[in-house]
Amino acid sequence: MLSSMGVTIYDLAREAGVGIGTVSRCLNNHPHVSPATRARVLSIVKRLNYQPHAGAQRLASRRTNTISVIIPSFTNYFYVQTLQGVQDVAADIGMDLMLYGVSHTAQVEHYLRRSLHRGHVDGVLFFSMILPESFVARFQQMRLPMVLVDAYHPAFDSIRVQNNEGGYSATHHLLSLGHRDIAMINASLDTQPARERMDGYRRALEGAGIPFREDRVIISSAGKNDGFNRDAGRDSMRRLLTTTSGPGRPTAVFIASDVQAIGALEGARAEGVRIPEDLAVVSFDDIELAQYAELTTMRQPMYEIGRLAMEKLIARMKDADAAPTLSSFVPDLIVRRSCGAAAHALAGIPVPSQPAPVQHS
Amino acid sequence: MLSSMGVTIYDLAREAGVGIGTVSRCLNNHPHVSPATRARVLSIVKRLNYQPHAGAQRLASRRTNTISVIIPSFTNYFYVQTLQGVQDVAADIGMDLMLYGVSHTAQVEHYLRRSLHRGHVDGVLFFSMILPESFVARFQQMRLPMVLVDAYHPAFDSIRVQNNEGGYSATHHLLSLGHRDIAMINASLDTQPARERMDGYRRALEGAGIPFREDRVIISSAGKNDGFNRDAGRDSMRRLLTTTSGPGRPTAVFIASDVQAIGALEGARAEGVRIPEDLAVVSFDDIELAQYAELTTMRQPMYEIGRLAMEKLIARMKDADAAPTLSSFVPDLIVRRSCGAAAHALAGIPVPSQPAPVQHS
DNA sequence: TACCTTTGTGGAAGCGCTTCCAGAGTTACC
DNA sequence: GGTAACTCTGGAAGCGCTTCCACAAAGGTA
Repeated sequence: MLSSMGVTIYDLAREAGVGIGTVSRCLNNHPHVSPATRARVLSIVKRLNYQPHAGAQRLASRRTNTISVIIPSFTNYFYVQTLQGVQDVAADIGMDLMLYGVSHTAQVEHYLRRSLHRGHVDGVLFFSMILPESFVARFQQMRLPMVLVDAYHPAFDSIRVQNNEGGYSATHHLLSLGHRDIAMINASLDTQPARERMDGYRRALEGAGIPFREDRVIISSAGKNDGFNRDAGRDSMRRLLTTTSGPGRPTAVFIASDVQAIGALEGARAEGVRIPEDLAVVSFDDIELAQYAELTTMRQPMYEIGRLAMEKLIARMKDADAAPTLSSFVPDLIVRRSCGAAAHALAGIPVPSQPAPVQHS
Repeated sequence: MLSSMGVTIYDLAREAGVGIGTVSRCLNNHPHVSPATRARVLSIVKRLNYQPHAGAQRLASRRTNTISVIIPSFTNYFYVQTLQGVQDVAADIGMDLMLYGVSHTAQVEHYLRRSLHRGHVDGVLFFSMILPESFVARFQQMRLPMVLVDAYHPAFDSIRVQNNEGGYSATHHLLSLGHRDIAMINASLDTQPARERMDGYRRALEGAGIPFREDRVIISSAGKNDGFNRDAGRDSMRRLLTTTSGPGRPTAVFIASDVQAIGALEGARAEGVRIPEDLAVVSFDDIELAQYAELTTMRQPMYEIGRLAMEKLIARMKDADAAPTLSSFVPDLIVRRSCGAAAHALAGIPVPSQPAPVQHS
């Protein structure tokens, strides 16, 4: 019984008294094998506890049945949810996932290069980072399918979240609650989400005839994640509240992310400012904490994004020559306590309806 | 330049005017190649943009440089942190990770079987689930290294968290704050953590000369994760508070997990019971929310567990015949607001020191 | 000088599969 | 009876690497 260590199709063939071709056909469900032969071979497979050799299969069939996922350090809730969507689809179709978590930017190129090794993976999902231009040609040369998620390049299938629309909806929601002086707390404008969310904020204001004021945007890029963190949020809020007062103080804030908002709530509490009575807050992401902190926020359909990414990749693996597609998800407005809409509703003021999520390509 | 699609060592050899053996030696940094030859070959590697074929390497070298991670659905904060530790070590030594997230129990066997394919992976990390006995022999037969994390089997290296110690420390902390009537909110006793944490609770009580009372343990296994969820926590707390009152009501509770504690806080609020003034709370896990909710809790060093798991696996891959090891982590007590220790400290009552974390094998 | 060792090199022999081609046997139809 | 078509099977030829063995050249030692 210890024999199972290295059973090959040659052993199976000898044991069953057939050729290796026949064995292979049995194993791969090919037609043109008599039922009797197939049954005999399969019983021997079982008896000898045969395990195919993955490397040999890859070499001979030139398919790996594996895709690699290159993702920024995934302790972030966004990626965990997305990865779950990817994983579920992969499990359905029996694909393996190679996980590459990027902690240092230098690793990006390393993992991309590794994914390009022939016979390593059949496709790549690339998340939220800037694809180095030098790799564009390489992927095309190797004809290695790739889907960009939360990122964009015209040469590849891309999936994006409409941050701009999200920023617009968030701000519009505050406007429709009657606020006219709305500030924004943002992270580093070097990141695309920060820029786009601010553009939406600006567009909503201007659409309501309210001029965009640069001094109403507090930007902190301190700490990790380019300012998308709790401490930066707290500092920004304190800065906002210590530099304004009385009627010169905004009545609402749009905050670029939930983590910042969590910090901002602490900052507001420290300054004795009540949320939402004194200051209405809408943020972005709908991470797990947002529900607990009762944040009104823009929800990104993370799980669905993961599923779609995987589906796009599968489609691309089937047809390498189709034109690249661009899919967009529009974030949902999730109304909770922090925007004060509940209080409004009690006072008989109608709450604006949420825009329906749209997914177009 | 489109040539790079399928460059093999034969192409390199021809181009450089050397044999394939020499090329292979250059690529793998073997000795016995003259510096001149090596330089020439490597320059051609660069020029033709050669990429080794992973499948062929695996087949010929019988090493895959990959390990598989079989993990319960990882949206759980515990696994995310642990996986990060695993990932970081893997990146350091250039190993690839194959991620298998288990959503349905049927998938466990499938992923185990897949990992057993020859030439698929060099080792397996298996998390928090019961290893089917039928696989024990198979792994031994195939001599496939495996490390169990948050699980145990005498035949394999195992890494555990001392839930018993944790339950003891949590309860002991409450005792040292002067509480004599301490309840426990627990999840299904079918799970090992729930049993062990309760054993620690009991041991601490009895060590202090307080009899263990079964009616002081509220168990709810409703909902998902065997009762380790928010709703179960809320229900348990309400049950505790509605069945007791006045001096017959406990002054403190040890709750088996943070998620339950979050729900329990809501339940207490609904019953008008203040935490920690009316009821002190200590829970378990130190998930991200715990900090926000100011829970005093038992922290599991998740990242370190991940790192250690990977290191154990590497050691096992080097020496297959060493005796299986068992490593334990003792959870840390993290003191926050929910236990009332802060108030005690203000009142001049010394806060007990935290036990130092111990890691023994 | 004779002999051993070291260094550098070429290439055959695998690794264990898939796939293709050829051939044997069977059935079908004119 | 002859031809065509179809079913089933065996096994060679690759896939692209690593590793080993053989051998040549150069250096070292007595």
